[in-house]
Amino acid sequence: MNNPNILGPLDILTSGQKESLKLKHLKKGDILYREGDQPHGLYFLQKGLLGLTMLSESGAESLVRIFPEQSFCGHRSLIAQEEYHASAVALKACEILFIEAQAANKLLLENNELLMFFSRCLARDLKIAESRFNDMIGKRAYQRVVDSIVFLKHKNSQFPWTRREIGEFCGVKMETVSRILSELEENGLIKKEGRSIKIIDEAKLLNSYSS
Amino acid sequence: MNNPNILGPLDILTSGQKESLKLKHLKKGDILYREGDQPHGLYFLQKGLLGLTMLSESGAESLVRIFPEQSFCGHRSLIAQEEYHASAVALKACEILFIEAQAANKLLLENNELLMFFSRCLARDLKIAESRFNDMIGKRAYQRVVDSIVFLKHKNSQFPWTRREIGEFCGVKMETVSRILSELEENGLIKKEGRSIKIIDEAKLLNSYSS
DNA sequence: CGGCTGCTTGAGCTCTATCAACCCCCGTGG
DNA sequence: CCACGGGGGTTGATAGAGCTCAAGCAGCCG
Repeated sequence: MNNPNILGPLDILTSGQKESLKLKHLKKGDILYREGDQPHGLYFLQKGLLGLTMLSESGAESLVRIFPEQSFCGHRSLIAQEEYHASAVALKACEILFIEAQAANKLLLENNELLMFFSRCLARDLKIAESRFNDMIGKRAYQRVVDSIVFLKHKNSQFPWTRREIGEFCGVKMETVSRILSELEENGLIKKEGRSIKIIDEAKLLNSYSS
Repeated sequence: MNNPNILGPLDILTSGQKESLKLKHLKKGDILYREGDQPHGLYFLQKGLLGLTMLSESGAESLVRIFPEQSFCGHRSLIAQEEYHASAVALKACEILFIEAQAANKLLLENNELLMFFSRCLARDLKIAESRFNDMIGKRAYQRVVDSIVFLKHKNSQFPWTRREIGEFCGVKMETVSRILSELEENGLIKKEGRSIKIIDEAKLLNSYSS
């Protein structure tokens, strides 16, 4: 859930006209919406994992936000009345509930509690985004990679995050992520098991950067 | 105004109990609120210029958001019910209207139109923050500096932005900003007048990066 | 088992930070 | 009005973090 303070925003949304609700299935790699599209409506991720990706001029892809299971998606564009500024991609197979834009807007305008729920999501995501920007300036690749593997593990502890995804999330090239992971393993802070990463001691890992 | 779509959010806020309204004056460099503080309430900047700054672990300061004249400030923390994640500093003398937290919250909960106004601000700022993060990954210092001088000029065309501020805004050290500005002047894209920067041709400037 | 995609590691290079010295505005006080 | 002090700005030299290019390896799926 995006926010535990308010119970049942999904209930409020789904209690309306059932004809405006649709169930969607995505395979890994499928695109839910594309950067530049007009907002479709509101999505609720029941099962799976979504990533919000942006392409930069130089062709580098970045992973700007992660949507874990049981969270909403697509609300920023809907509320801002702007086109999507990034694309939503299924990082694994997804099961998604869809509420069409007009119906969603109607509910947001009618139900203040519901709107407050989404406002709070936006406000918290804004803090995260600005903090991540600040980290890009103030932290070296080592610390950003460490922070990211912990953060991403918390978003979905089972998901086998790739080096590329970790890099796209914290602004570091895949090769550099790989080097840093090797260094972390040498120092006994993580364990590579096949391609996946096991964190030995989270607190120790987070405080491991010396220089 | 943060958003032109809805007329008079300030009117709605100020039409209530007058005793919850206060006028504040800040000198250049004064701090309106500090990173870590609990939200005070809602601020409206009538005159002046505010910057939202964050300190990183390494001691580097970054300028994460700019509040131009006639915009609101402090709403993110209030709505998120979180402490301030950054400090608001007066970049020049300011005249600020203050609405105490409890009164502001009451109005937000009662007036859906008002809440929608702030939601929209948050949604748009989230786009900006995430785009800026993406730019940190995909763009070189040259392009970020160019984008920033244009962006900052649009926020306040009269304000004499310093090299340091430009750097803190786009994640580049002051000396590097200075070097890039010299290069831009050599190529006839800007003109330095005393310490201030005059943009000769904005479109040409924005498209000047070759490599 | 073969192939593909993801991962690893090396060598070299480039961008930008860092350190340092100096200069130039601009506001202040005599 | 001028002198002066200090903060902002400029420019150079140097170093190093992380990118790029490249080659080879290892999981994992069909």
